Amino acid sequence: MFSQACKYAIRAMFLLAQRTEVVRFVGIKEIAEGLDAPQHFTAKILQELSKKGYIVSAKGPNGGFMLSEEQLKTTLMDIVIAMDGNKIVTSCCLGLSDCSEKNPCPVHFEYKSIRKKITTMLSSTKVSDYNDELNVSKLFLKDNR
Amino acid sequence: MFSQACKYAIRAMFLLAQRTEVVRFVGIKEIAEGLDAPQHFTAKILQELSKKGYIVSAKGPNGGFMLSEEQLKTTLMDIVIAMDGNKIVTSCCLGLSDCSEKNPCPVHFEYKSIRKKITTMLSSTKVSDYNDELNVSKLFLKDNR
DNA sequence: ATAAATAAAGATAAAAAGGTCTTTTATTAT
DNA sequence: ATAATAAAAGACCTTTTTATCTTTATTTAT
Repeated sequence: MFSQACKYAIRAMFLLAQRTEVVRFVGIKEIAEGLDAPQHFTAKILQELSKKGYIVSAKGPNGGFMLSEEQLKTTLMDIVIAMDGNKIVTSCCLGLSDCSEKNPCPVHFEYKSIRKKITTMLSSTKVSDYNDELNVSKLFLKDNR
Repeated sequence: MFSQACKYAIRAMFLLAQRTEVVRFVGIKEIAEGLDAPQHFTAKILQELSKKGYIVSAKGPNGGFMLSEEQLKTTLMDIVIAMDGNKIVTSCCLGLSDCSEKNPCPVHFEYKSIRKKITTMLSSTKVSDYNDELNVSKLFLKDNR
């Protein structure tokens, strides 16, 4: 469904939303650990999100990443589109590039309602929606090993 | 959602189901053309499906691929699992390997119902379900260019 | 000013997925 | 028997994705 980079991106955004409430900048090392994700790969992803304006970054001592008030309202859809493009919204699940109401693949109509559900979920979820549950460890951003 | 190989596999099964009603064996060349898919890549996929018992193949002149009566009842779920494994049924959409009711990722509960919808669709669709619509070109297995 | 901290950038590598090409094997029709 | 046909098998190549490593640029605290 999502690329690995996109999965890390979403998880990183949830983590930043949660931590931003408490501290100022969160370092890449701490983020990567919090997600159990490869540090440099995660760094590249955060760079991209930063360039696109979904997070704030700061170099130097006490630097790191954080979310502004505005950025806390970022939706999962924003992040998915930033990382994987809009194929989740548009593309045919059997790979036809011109699949549509008029030119449907066999599962077009079934899949349409599934896609609707997915996009609704992504658009209606903000990265800060689960701060509380994350704080009290009711929800997790990495495996419990 | 599905690998490219899986998409071709599903489309090939729909095509075989439709053609099997009329002729006996369908050659790989005709199949690849019918799907607008790379011939040798498609061949490899059909080999795999044949090994796993989802299609019948025959070498030599007039050889090719077809579906038996039993095989016409194959579901999309069978094919997806044969090609991509069962991750569509089990895996966490944020990539946690132990995501569960007790250890949920932030979107676990939302995604659960989406996954349910996907698996229901795949399990309830047989490869021969759309033979008629394919015959009269109400549904398509390749782009209309 | 200087040293330390930290993200940014870029080069490189490893793995997976997608795709092509050639050779082999089996079957059929003559 | 032989030649033609078609799938099976396997070697190989390309592209994309994932991941690592090193260097550079920026900021802060002293």
